[in-house]
Amino acid sequence: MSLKYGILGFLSEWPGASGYDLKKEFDTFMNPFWHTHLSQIYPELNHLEEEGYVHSEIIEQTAKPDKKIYTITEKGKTFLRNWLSSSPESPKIKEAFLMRTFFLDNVTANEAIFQLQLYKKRREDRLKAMKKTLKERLTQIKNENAALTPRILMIVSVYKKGLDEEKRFIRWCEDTIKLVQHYKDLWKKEENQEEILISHDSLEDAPKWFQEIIDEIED
Amino acid sequence: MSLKYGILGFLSEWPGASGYDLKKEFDTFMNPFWHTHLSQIYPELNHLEEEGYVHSEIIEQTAKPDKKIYTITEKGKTFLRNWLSSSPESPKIKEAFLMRTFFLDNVTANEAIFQLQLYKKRREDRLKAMKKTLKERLTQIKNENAALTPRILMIVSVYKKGLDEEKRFIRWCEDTIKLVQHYKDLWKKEENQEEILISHDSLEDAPKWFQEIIDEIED
DNA sequence: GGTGCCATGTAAGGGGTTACATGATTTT
DNA sequence: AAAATCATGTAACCCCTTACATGGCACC
Repeated sequence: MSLKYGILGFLSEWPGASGYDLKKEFDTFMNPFWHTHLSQIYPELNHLEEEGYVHSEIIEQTAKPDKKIYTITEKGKTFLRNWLSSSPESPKIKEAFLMRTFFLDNVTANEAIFQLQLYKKRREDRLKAMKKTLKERLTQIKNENAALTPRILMIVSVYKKGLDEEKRFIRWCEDTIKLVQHYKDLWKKEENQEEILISHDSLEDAPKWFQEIIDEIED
Repeated sequence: MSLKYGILGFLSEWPGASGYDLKKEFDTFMNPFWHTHLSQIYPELNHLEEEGYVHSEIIEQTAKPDKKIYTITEKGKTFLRNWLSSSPESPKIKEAFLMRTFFLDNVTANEAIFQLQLYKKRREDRLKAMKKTLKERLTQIKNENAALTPRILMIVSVYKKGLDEEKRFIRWCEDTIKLVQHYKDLWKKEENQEEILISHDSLEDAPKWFQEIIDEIED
């Protein structure tokens, strides 16, 4: 479970954040690579306090509900660093779009294309939001202190990966749409349909990337 | 929840698979984009049968435990197609490597580099396994029937994405290692250290991709 | 007058992981 | 002799999501 480390990570750079503040960070800044809910954050903060990794303080506010702000302790910092230095497990991937695509031969070619366009749209939305968040945050950081820090390096590096991934996903959708369009007739199960063989010569007019993968199995 | 659709998807192309068979498919063929456990598959199959989406048959075996094989029903096929045609939700990403990297400013530069090398190694292992699985599966498909089908298009497309993602991840690790190496001194908190400003001119010798992102915030 | 923001939580239920249980055969 | 494969499950636990609960203030 990584949520607790995410919370400790944020508190390591922002002492005095509330659960509500953290949720906003998860929804914006950390959105490209992690997500969670308030109903998970509040119990987790209580748990972290029980363990002595954070300590809290209640801030009374007028015209707003009171809030509980958290600060990371030395014990918490050590706990976070130990996690960051521990052996990482191999990623456990669950990519719903890819699983769907994997079985898109079960619907018509037109429906498959329509779905791929929807996947593309979702990713475009993500890319746009990511660009906006990064620009806002970097501008803010620069205005506060224009010196380069390890923190900034890590932020830019991770966002570089996130932005790149969305761009790649969009391009993959486009490529796959083209592929389905090109081989649309394969979805029609007609009797007197000519078969296309899986061979270098038969796939001359297929997209290049498709040819390359097929070529790999021919020795 | 997508597991049930994954199971139905496999059964749509492989009638007569057991829970144990399905697990092997999840561990190999579907590994690049989904994973699960036997203790989740067995109850799910029972549940799918209760709903009438699959039906089972017990096969008695000698020298091996008896097995229960499943076939998808018409109702199950419709259920799968409806899911494939439904509006996809925006992806809920949880990328542990990226979350770790995001907070790697909390450990030393050397430790950060060491971690990034581990992430890279994990991804190289995945890439290798993926290549092997794809080659084996395509060769097998080709030997059974060398005609191109929508199923093959979808398999190749999804694997193209998976392979690409691993390659990209490996390159991103390399790029980030170089970045940390280049700015190693920033991790040392010395008093008389010269500050590097976040500006186009100060980052002349930074990696190009890093410059490009920083340039975006300068108007 | 309704929606949204601020702020903290509980409760219920579903999803997912690890451990436990069994036991014969095959491979190392 | 030990480990892996085949094969199906249950149980306990943790993680995660959705819904419920409360209530004042600001904005449209």
